Amino acid sequence: MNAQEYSEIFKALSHPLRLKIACGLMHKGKCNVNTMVERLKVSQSLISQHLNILKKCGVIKGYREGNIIWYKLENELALKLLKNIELKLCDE
Amino acid sequence: MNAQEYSEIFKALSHPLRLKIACGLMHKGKCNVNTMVERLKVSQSLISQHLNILKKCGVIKGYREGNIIWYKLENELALKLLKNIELKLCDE
DNA sequence: TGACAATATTAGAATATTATAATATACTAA
DNA sequence: TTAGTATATTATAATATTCTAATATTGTCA
Repeated sequence: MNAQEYSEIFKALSHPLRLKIACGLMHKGKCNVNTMVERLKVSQSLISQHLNILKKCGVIKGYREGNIIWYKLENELALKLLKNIELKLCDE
Repeated sequence: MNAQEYSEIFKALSHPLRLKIACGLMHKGKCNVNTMVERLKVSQSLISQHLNILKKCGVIKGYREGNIIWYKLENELALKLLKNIELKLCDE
């Protein structure tokens, strides 16, 4: 892994909303889009776009279960980085 | 510390050059601008601008010693995050 | 003081990111 | 098949980031 690749993971987590999403996934294990919309109080489109950014760089993955897609954190480095973030962040 | 504040540290480290600078400082302890220019092979102005970004969000601090300014990593969170980055990164 | 070395600042063009609004797709159940 | 629910995509305007080139500042030493 080189500087470019490492920095992409940092960039993925460098937006407050994406940080909340990732941090939330770390603690809850999995979550669907609508629940994120409710908890984070932003539009569905915005959540979806930020999920896509996290997905493209391999930080999360989505698993469809019928009508719902469960997102999970699927990145070792991201997980290690997020462990340094205080819990309460996820409820803001 | 809230999501906004956390994400600023991630953003500071989300650029390949800044990641190399910060990672280098972690391992070497301190470094001056011209040495970074030589090792990272980018312009002095660019190094200076990126140092300023790292400085503004409290990741590094500069200590003047006569003509030279020594930069040091001065941020606990940044240090913890950088510990997850492989060493070789700093020599690229 | 003047020349030089080390670093910082500024301006500007190119590019990237972000949020909103509107629309599209995928699935389920009746 | 149709309606409804869950999620994704697209277009776009506003804003932010990045790099280059030029210039400015700060400190040292003769």
